[in-house]
Amino acid sequence: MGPVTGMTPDKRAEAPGAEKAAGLRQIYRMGSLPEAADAARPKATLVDSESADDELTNLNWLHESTNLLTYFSLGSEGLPIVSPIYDIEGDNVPSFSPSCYQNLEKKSATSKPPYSFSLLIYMAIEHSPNKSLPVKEIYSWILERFPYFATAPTGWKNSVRHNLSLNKCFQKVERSHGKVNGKGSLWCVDPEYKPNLIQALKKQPFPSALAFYTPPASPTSRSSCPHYLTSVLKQNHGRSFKESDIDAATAMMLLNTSIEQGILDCKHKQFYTLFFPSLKSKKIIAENFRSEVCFS
DNA sequence: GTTTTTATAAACAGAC
DNA sequence: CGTCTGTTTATAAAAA
Repeated sequence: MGPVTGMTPDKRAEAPGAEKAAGLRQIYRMGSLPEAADAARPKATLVDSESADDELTNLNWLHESTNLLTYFSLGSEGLPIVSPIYDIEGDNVPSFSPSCYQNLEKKSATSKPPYSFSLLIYMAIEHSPNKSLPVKEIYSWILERFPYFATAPTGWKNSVRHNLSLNKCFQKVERSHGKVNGKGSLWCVDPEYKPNLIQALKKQPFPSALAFYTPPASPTSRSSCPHYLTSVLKQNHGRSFKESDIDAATAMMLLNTSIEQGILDCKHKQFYTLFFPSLKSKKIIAENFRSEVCFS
């Protein structure tokens, strides 16, 4: 068939001149959700009454701060409680310095966020008091936290709506009582799919790879590294690693990669105690690190 | 390589 | 009327 690219212009096209976004595309890998393939399943429409959050999973994260990393102090479900990272070694070094915040914010302003639309929507909804939001407020939450979208091609709102409609993770909740305010419905997270979303969030390369890292509850569960780290290792070495495989040099490589990518600045202690709690060469790393890292 | 997922664009209908 | 919301189809690219 012929090229389909010259289609009739939509009278109210939402994305004028959006085609040049290609160069900006996929600066980051998008997160993937294990959502099912058949989007055809009719989605249940709940009735209003914020019942939708009986869930034990009152994620008390995403506070009011505009800092990216503060999104990731989580409440229950075994996720990190204090913000944002445990100080395992007992000193009070914060996990991320102000310069790190700036770094991430700057990144978020110019680059596409490393989250899929599903995850952005999920974060927005979870952040809301009633765990439900109208689409307009989903827009504004995303916009506020990820200034990238302020200058992004306008089609992203279309993508948000598209995702809400198609993605089984999200459910429409009719707002009952007349026009409380605004039009349209509220959107919430289908509790059935919430674990999937949380898992997808944990798989994000960064910074949530750090922030959502769940310290192993039992010694037996600490056998593997978080996803981001294993993928970095695999890319650099062409094979999989276990924590026990990681020597000081490898750990240094990981550290440096993380710093280059802006997910860590100088808080090496948090890094290796979080990810490699049983690593024997901590001290070697610490010394190497001190001599190499400069603060910005 | 194939399949699945995600992003993007667009047409369109209905509500406001 | 125009704008916003929501659904749907199509296509391409990325990821698995």
